Amino acid sequence: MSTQAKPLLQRQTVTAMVADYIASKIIGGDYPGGHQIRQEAIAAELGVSRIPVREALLQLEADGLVVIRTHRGAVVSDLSADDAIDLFDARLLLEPFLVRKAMARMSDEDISNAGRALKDYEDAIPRGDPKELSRLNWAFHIALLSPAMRPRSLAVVQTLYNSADRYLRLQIEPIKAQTKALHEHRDIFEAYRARDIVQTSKLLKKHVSDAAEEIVSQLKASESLA
Amino acid sequence: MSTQAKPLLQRQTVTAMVADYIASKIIGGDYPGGHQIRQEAIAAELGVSRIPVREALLQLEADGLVVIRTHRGAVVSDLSADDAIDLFDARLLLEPFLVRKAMARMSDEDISNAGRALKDYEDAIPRGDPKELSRLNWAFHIALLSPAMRPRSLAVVQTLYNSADRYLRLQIEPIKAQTKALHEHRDIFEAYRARDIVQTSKLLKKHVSDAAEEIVSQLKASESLA
DNA sequence: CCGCAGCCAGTTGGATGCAATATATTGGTT
DNA sequence: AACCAATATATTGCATCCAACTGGCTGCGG
Repeated sequence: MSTQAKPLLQRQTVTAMVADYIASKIIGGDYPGGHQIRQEAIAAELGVSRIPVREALLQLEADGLVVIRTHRGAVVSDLSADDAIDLFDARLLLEPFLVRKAMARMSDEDISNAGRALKDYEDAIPRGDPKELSRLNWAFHIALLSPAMRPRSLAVVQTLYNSADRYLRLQIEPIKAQTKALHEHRDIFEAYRARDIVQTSKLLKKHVSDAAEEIVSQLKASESLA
Repeated sequence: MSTQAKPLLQRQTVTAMVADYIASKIIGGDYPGGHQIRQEAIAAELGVSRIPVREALLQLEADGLVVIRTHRGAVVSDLSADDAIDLFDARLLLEPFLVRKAMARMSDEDISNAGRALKDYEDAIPRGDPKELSRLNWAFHIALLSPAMRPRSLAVVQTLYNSADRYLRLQIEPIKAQTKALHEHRDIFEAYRARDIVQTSKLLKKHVSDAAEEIVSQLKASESLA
């Protein structure tokens, strides 16, 4: 039972699998910021050679999850409060812009897609799995922005999100934050469905801005005791 | 990313050298959009193995210069007019924002750095080397934005620039465009030195916007005869 | 003449082994 | 004890080799 476990429809490359594996470890908090990633260790852990591990790390570096220095290996990137401000300011420019572009050309199907994403998020809250919630939370954002048909900008926003999101999981009162996010999401979707561009843009901006403040204050707190 | 060839005393990795090599080929137009990049060919050409070539291609994919599809290899990414609009709209949001942040905290040294970058660009115009001009043109932009101390956003802007810049070299009247860019640069620097934030932001926006229009109209023209 | 199964060449994906570099350790000197 | 040099070890970087996949070609059958 070495290979061929699920030969049907599971046609992924090893590099991609390793990338997903490491990414989930980082995003899930198993590898904290500053953690040294040993190629050999990961390779042995997954029963593969170091080559796909190296290539996976290169992809993760592009996503901002790790930093690679020559002959010194990969380290899980650590976010300073300044970095967080940097990332979120960029998102605050791009996301409202994209949602406006999206709403200018969205179809009824796009709206129902967003509604479904919102519902998936709602339904997942009682289950309380932080990884799942984070994923669905972001899926809602993507659903809002996708109709803009701006793949490049969307990829940038995705990268910005990936670089900061995992720090939200360190929150003191995650359940409270999730329900707050849910209410904000509902309001945003309400305006979105009503095709009220100005209101949607404004609410989305505030939503992102709130998340920014939360992360930044957290990071500042943890930095002050270092 | 754009380190020049300094074969002496240069102790960088083979992967980085290969990445620079391929990037310059793409940016210089030697590999046009859609061109298939054969790992073996590059490897033989540079006398290295395919491993550093593959790793270089992964980095270039992150920069948006190539697209890699599983088991099909790397292709030089081709820009549609829509893609160009996408990329430039994002730059139009980020660059004015960054220049404002930069001016809010820049020192006199930062101003003189920008002045030097502008002068380097001016001095290079008579030599007429398009690659050199493009590099110095962008160096001026970077000099303007660097004082913002926003490394993440700046990296994003850099990527956006890399993805579209090479199409500027296809212009019909490149010399004319370069002198136009020079005058715009001078005006921008004038406002920058005077610490007139509103004016600098406005001029920079127009500068980027003009470049966008030029590229987009070019691309649309070449698309219409396809 | 067209369509499809199955082989064939070319290319990429991955494993193993060796070389180069950074970090840790040891031993000597002040 | 503190500091520095030389060595030892661990880790990354790269080359070579093998396996897996893609796309085209051939030939049989409809």
